[in-house]
Amino acid sequence: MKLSTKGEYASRAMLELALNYPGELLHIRDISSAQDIPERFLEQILLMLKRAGYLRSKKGPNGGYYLAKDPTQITVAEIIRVMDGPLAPIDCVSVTAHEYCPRESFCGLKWLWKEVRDSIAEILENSTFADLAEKTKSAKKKKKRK
Amino acid sequence: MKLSTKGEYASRAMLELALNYPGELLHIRDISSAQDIPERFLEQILLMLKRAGYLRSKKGPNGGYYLAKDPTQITVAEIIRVMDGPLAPIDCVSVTAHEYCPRESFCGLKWLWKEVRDSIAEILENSTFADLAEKTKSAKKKKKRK
DNA sequence: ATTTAGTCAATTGAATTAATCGATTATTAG
DNA sequence: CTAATAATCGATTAATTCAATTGACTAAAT
Repeated sequence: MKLSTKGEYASRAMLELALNYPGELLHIRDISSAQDIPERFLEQILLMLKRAGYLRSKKGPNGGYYLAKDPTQITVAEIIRVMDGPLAPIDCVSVTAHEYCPRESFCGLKWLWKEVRDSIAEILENSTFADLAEKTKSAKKKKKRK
Repeated sequence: MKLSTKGEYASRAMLELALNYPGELLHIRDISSAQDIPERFLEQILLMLKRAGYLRSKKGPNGGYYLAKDPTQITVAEIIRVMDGPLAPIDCVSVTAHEYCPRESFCGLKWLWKEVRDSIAEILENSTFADLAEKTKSAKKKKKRK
């Protein structure tokens, strides 16, 4: 039940951009060092997110990336789907990309995986990057006070 | 957030054995054909489950596999952990195999993945193979009546 | 003794995932 | 106009996982 590295990096990168929102553009290098993500790998990830409509970018000096919409309007579920495909642990219970299975009508496991899928989706569809950014900020404050 | 093939096959094999419980031993070949799992691959999986204490076996003619304990005492969570390791989508929120992460104290994503882990664990730890076997049996009846 | 069926370790090829590389394009500052 | 900057793109490599195969071995029943 692992999240792919790509999915993890993408969500960390989006969080970094949300922390910076609204504000100046961030370079790939900045995000890479802030979140400790291999730079050339991050490059591909940001490009995917841009193509999917979640980021915009500007080339050249003072260039960089920024969120295409308000972080209150972007959920973690969307980002994970862009990077890793459906949230469902197995395809026969995917809502967005259901695949037929011959034992579907009597499989005793299907309900279980459906339940798992639904509970994952419930959580990730109700978590926006604005929520996460706020939590991060207050956690950082707490840490500083120590 | 995918389940590995191994984890899926293992849970299907355990269900097949639970459907047959209590009763005669099942051959690898029987489980393989009933659940449509490559035989030599299944062999490895059953061996892992045996070593982890969930199955017993008997060699020779009339040999085969059977559950080491009552299916009411075996949860899906345990089986998935044997095959795939921790349920957590990322290691920093794993309960059974926590790994330290330097950004742990302020990471805005940690809570989210923890919530996901907990909800997956909640479901899988409360699903026994006896539950699944019963559901399967009633679904098969329904199908037959059609 | 022979057949049956699980046990074990090692290897292979295919597929997927993760990461790297080199070259190109757009933009800005000097 | 040109040099520097930083995103873009396609291709390649490296690592890991998945699925299957192999061959030899052990235990039990007829």
